[in-house]
Amino acid sequence: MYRTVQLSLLARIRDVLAQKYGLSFTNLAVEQPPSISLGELALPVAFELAKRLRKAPKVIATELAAELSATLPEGIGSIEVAGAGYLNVRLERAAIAQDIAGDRHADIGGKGFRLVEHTSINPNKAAHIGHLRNAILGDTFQRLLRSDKYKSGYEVGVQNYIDNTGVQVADVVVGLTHLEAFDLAQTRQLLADLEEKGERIDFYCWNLYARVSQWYTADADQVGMRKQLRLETLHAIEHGGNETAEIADVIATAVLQRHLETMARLSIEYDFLPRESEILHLHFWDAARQLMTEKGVLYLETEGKNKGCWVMRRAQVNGTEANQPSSDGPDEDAKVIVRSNGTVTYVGKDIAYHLWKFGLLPSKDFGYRKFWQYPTHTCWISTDGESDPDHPIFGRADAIYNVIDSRQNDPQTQVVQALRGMGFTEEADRYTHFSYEMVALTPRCALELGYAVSEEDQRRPFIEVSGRKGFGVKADDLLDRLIGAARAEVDARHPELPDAERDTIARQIGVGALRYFMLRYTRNTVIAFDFKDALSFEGETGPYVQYAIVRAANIFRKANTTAEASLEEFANLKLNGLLDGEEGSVVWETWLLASKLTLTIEQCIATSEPAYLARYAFQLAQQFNNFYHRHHILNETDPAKRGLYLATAAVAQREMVRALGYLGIEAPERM
RNA sequence: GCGCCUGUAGCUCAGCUGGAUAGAGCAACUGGCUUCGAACCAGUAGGUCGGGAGUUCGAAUCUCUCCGGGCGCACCA
Repeated sequence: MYRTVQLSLLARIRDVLAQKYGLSFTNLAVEQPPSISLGELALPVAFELAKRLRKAPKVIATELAAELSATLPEGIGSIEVAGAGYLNVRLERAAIAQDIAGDRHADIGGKGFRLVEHTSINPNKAAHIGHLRNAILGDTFQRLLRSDKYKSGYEVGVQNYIDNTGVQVADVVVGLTHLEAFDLAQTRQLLADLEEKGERIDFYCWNLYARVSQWYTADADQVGMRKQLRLETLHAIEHGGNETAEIADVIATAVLQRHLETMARLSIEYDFLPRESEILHLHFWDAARQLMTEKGVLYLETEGKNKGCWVMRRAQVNGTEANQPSSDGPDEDAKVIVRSNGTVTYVGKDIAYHLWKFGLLPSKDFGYRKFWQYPTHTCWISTDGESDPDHPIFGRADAIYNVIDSRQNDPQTQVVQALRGMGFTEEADRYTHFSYEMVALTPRCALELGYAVSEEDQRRPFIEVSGRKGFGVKADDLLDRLIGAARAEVDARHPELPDAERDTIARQIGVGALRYFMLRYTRNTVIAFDFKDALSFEGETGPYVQYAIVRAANIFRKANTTAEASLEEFANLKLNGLLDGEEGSVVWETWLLASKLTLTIEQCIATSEPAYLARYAFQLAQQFNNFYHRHHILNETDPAKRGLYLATAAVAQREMVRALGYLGIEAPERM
């Protein structure tokens, strides 16, 4: 509702500015005064105008206030001049409260298909906390975009790209075939044995991957041979149609299934899993290469260090004519796309894949088959075999978001530059590298886990996790610890509840703590992971918000009513100034904050920053807790006050539940 | 060497397109449970926003410069 008021106020201001001064602004600032006693909205527009009109801000503000006050937009009580020239706006609190109670709010959404790619873990080891940050960011953002009961939203597809033919998978295959001397049948047996023992293949691979990585360089005489073996294994996997490739497929698929299970514990689901094997076998690159050559961004280098390679010119950062061939000598800064041996680089394959995402390779598409069934929808996977005719369409995105960590800034930029160079400027503009910083471990955390930490590393603020060293915290282990800690707390507080219910509550709290922890930091902050912080259920955490919701629920239960009924009664309530003055302001501030969900979601989408919503949920819970302690609802004897307070709890609860919902966090019944 | 990110309270972080007195959480201290459940609330203390210069009516926010940290810069993926 706050956004609705903002928009109508801005429209009115624009009219006045155009009529009175003949001025038009594209961006007009609206803010909130430092104290609610000054009003609900503030416009610093008079400062902006002072220079252009050669008048003092206060004079302009006075003129504008007079003009605006003649016909005030609906819901606005008064506009006055304050400070050095602010226009402060006071709302008609009772009227706006009725709008909020009636759940009137601005809509969010638009046309076009938006493709969100996240998770994309190499299917050769267990997911760790860094992958969790990626998946939680991507999943939350996807929820903000998607259409639902609250907003029109956008049409959204969620992809999880699977690099099933890369070196990381090859490493694990080398481990199986050479360290363990397994063939395909024995690999299958391994999976069956692990299953029998209730052990996880991704955990097994976590250790094997670390072992192989050490093994390559363990013996100085053997390094060359072992590296050669690794390369041959990679090529066999890429090529396909041999036993090595089949072992890779068996392992990668089993690990992928484990990843989907892990993410499902966190309510993270996918629509489509495009795999690199299909990008190779269906020859996406050939079509991309033809297009790039036609558009003139790809050319054969004939001299210099890149002689014999097909290269792409790098655009100058601020150069106006980036793609003009220089007259003297080869462009040594050009990016190699096709090696002199004819194979394609990573960036080349990525360009092809992104051309497909935007529907720019009309002759190419994946085959699709069903892979995984969620309660409400199917997750599809790519295939080079027969395609299921019922498959949805993914490769026609109007806008894309790639949740990829900031270490891949350069290659991501190169893909965008390739699109731009080919003249696909609209696509390039709608390509968002949803970049985020890594999750590292504090030295203390590393020591606690039993890793050897060098003197030098102990002095650093954080240590990067490393799959090759097997150094990190596995996603499932962390989640198990969180749920275990929550379970102990629930057991102590609710011994009367049945086991299954306590399990559910503990899971909701554990997941809430984890998702909130990953979302509370803005994207380009490195998270230095520590169990002490992550396992906290107090202060700025998910459980804090959940607890506030439970409190509200307890009130309705004890009052023998519901939130919905309280809001219906509120519609006929005479407030008589109960929201005004010193006493009413705490209550009113709760309403005002509760009305800002749409505004917050808009900000999150515009800036690709889910952390704002996490912060909002916390602030609202904090505001509600403050209200809760000041006004004892059940003891309130004045019927008007009681009605107002019940409605306040209802509105706060409704918006907290919604905000948590977008964060992928459930609200328990009790906790 | 080049590029991107970053430096705000003892610690961990917010601070929206420059706007009124720089805010949270944790830690510390003081108070509040015969309770709408304290996974909470109220209060105290704690900051020359890395240093300097500039633009502006106004700068934590924009520009320049210096200092300190992080991450990238392969015919790897």
